[in-house]
Amino acid sequence: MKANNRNAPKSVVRRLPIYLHILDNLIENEVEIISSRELSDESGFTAEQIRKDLAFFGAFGTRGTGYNTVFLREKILKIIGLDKQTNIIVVGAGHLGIALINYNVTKNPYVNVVAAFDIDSDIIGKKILDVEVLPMSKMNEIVNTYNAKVAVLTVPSGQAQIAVEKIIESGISAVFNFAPAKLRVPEGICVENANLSVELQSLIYYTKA
Amino acid sequence: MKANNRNAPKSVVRRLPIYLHILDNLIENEVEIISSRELSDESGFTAEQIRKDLAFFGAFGTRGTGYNTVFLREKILKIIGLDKQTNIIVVGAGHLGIALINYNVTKNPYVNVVAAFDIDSDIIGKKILDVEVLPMSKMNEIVNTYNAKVAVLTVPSGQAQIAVEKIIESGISAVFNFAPAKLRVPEGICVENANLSVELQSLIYYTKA
DNA sequence: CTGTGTGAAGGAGTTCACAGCG
DNA sequence: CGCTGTGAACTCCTTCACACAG
Repeated sequence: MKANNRNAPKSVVRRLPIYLHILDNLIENEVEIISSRELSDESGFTAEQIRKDLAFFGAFGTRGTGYNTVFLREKILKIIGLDKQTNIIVVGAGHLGIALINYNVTKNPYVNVVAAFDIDSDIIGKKILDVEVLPMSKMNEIVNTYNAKVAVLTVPSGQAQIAVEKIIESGISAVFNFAPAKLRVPEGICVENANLSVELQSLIYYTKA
Repeated sequence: MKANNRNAPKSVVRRLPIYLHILDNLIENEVEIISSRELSDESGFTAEQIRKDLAFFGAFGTRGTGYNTVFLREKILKIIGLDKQTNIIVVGAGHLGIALINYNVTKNPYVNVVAAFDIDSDIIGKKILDVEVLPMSKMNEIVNTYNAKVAVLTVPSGQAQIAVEKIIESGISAVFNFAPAKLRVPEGICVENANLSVELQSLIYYTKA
C-alpha cells in the first residue's frame, strides 16, 4: 500500500542493486514491462520475495500487468541513492586497489573514483586510468572537495585500523573493507567486509564430495 | 556433546574461516588458550554464537578454561577441508584476475593457484608471479592433473555463462564468481557470487545521513 | 567459581496463500 | 483473469539462561 518507514532489512538492500542491474539490461533491450516471475527467472530469487522487497518501499507495479522497467529503475536508483553520482576514494593502491579502480570505473556508471591514496612514495603521483594516487595527507582535502561518501580500503591488514581512522576523520561514513582485519569503528560508521580469502575458504567447505 | 550430522548452516560455514584467521594470528603471537569471550572481542560475533558454531561440529573446548588455539585451528582446518592444500584455477586474466592471483598467493597459505586461463592471445603465455596464463583449451588437462577444486571466474559478464560451462565440464564443482551475471548451473555445483559493484551499491544506501 | 555446551525462547526473513486491483 | 500486494504460517538462525565439567 504505502512506503514503509522502518529501516530496510540488510538482505533487501543487498538485493536491490541486483534488480537494478537486471533492469539496466532489460531497458537496453527495450523491454518495457516485466513481471515478478520473469525477474525471478533472471535473478534466481523467488517471485514472492521480489514483490515483498519492492513492496517494502511502495507499490511500484500494476496489477495484472507487471512492473514498468524504466519506472522501477528510477525508483530503485532513488531508494539506493544512485540517482546522483556517488564519489568514492580508494585507500591502498596495490594490486587489488588498482584492479578495483579499473573494474569499477568500467563496470559501474553510478560511481566515480575521485582519487586513490597510498603511503608508498614510489606509487604516489602515478595515475590509474584518470585516477591519481595521492599521499594520505591529502585525504581530508579531497574528501571535502568532492564530497566523497565511500572509501574502498585495500591496504595490508596491519595498516587497516590506522587507515580507517584516517578515513573516518576525513568525514567518510561508509567503508568497503578488503583487508582481512576486524575494523573498530564508532557508532554510525558502516563497514562492509569483502574478505576474499575468507570467502574462498568457505567455498572450499562445499567442495567435499 | 558430539559432532552433528546435519549439514552445517551456511551462516556457520561463512564464520569458520574468520575464526581460523583469528587463531592463526593468536598462534603467531604464542597465545595458547582463548575463551569464547575473547574470540568475540576479536571477531565481533557474540560469544554464545561462537560456542554454538563450534559445538555444532563437536566439543572442542575445556570447561572453565577455554579453547586450545592450536587444537581448535586443526579442527577447523579439517572441517573446512583446508588440512591439505587446495588447488584452484583463475578463469579470466584481466585486471581483476591478475590482482586476485597476487592477492591470494600472498594472503592465503591454504590455497594454491595452479593456472590462469584466458581467450586473449596477447595475455596467453604470460606469467603472474609463478602462475602461467593458458588458453581455455588446456583447462581440462590442468584441472585433471592438479585435481583443482575451485574456479575463480573473472571474465566479462557476457562470457561468464560460456566460461562456467567449460569449468563444469572440466570437473570443477565450486565457482567463485566475480562477473555481474547470474550463472545457470546444474544441481550440485556451488556458486559463490562476489559482485563487487553490486556490493558497493548496497553500501551507498547506508551513506544517506 | 570459571567458561563451555545446549535446550528453550525469541526474532528476522522467507514462503504460502489469497485478497484486491487493473 | 493475471499479476501485484500482503497478512499469516513457517523456517532458520540468534540470543538467553542455565546445567555441567574442570
